[in-house]
Amino acid sequence: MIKVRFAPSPTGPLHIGGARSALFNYLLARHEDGVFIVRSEDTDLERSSRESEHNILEALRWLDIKWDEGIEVGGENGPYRQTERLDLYRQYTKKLLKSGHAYYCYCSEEEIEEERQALIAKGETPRYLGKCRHLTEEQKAQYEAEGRKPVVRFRVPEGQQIVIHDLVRGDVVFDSDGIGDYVIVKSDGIPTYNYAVVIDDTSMHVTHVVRGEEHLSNTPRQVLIYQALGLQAPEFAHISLILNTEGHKMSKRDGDTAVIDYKAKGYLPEAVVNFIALMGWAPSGEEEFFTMEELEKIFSLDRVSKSPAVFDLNKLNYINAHYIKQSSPERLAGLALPYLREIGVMPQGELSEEKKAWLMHFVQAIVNHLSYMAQVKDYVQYFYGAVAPAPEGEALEILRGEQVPAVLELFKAKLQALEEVTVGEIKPLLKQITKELKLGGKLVYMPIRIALTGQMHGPELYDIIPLLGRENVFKRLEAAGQYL
RNA sequence: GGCCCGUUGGUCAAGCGGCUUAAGACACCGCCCUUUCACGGCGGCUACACGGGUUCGAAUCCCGUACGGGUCACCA
Repeated sequence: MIKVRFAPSPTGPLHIGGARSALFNYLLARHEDGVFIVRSEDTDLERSSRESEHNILEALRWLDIKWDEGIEVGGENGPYRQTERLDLYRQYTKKLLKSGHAYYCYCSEEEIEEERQALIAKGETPRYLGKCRHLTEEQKAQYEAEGRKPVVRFRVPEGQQIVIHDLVRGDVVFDSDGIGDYVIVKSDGIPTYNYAVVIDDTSMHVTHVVRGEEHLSNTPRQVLIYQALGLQAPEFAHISLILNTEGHKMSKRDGDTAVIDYKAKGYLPEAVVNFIALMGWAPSGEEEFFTMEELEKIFSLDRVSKSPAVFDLNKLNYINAHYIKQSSPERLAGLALPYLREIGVMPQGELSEEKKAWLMHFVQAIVNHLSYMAQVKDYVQYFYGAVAPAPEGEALEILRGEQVPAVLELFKAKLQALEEVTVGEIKPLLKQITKELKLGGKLVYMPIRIALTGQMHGPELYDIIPLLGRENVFKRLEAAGQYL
């Protein structure tokens, strides 16, 4: 049975790239009927926080990525936070030290930096050359007396080829001579990533490590530790990076990179999942809309792409718009509500039946215009309030047409006579005007539209009128009088 | 700089030696639908980075070059 994991470092929100790693792991586990673990790699004490961890977990839940084992849900291989597994790492460190695969290093930052610069100057790979490999007990005692706190370094074997059988890239070969002895335990006793990840994956019985390509160069370091410990390394699959429009790895400077940013703008979780699934993975057929259940059925690593993908907001918008159109009016109303409250169009607390009805009609009137839900804020001006934006340019010209006063008069009179202002009543009413005045549709509809909204484009007039309500329509018509 | 990975249209991508005068989608452009815009429908534009091989035959295999990216931390 396969076992995979997503192991974020809780130093910030869940980013798109991380979400994709989580998704691919989740899908692989579901597809293979395996187990998906989520654990927290919080060994960076400075930058890690419980708040970030919580936010990441919330983002995963929002996306409907569920884990079988791990943080908050428990399991037999816990705890699932690295800072709570320090004893375990210590045991392995003892073994490594004893077998000579690791050693204490007392070098100062300055000494290491000096070595680094010297190697760069010679055109070689900067790395630690093993100065402290053969310290005598006396030398160690000397350093200790100076108050130096040692780190533990892994002794990298010389002249060894390390072959990674990567499930998406094929065999990737590294030479151990390009890797210096690296730190596995920091001077404060906390293990580094490259070390802790090995101990965790092995003790949690992880069979497949699916992660971002930025980890590919780290993999030989990890494989070396598996070897030193006499352990079987898991299978690896390094998925390509997600790039920004400039072709660089997406970073905070590129605007919205966190999953939560998209939630805040009113993107639907199933759209985000569908979109990120299509970045770096392709289905075999031509269908491109997939529910999570469908993805679970068809996902496989052999259709994962080797080359990086550029994040395309247009495509996300397109996919999101698709899911918005598929959503029930009730759901859309619920999604729109927070944005309307934000701008004071809807009250806090329970809504009256009248408001609920208005809301439902509102979202249905604009559903085809939305790429993401926050855009409802741009549309309220059409349907709400006594004041319309002032007409400009061509719109103003049209409003000054000679037939306009008569059209607006008749419209007003007919609206006045109406018992109830509904879509069903407005449609024939408008048609009636063109007949009675013997005017082409455009000469009737356009001036009314501009008088009511100030603009030449927008949602259907027969939605605008009932949503505005008779009173607001009259007020807007009156205000429009000044432009005639 | 060393090491590693990658390179099909503006973007995501199919293709895994002949079925390819290279799918599909987004974007863009045009037409239709619509008494506006949008939605929807139809059509169009645009690509195998370059140079050598291998082969009867290469987008597909090999080598080199160029370009892009990743990594070389007591960050993950």
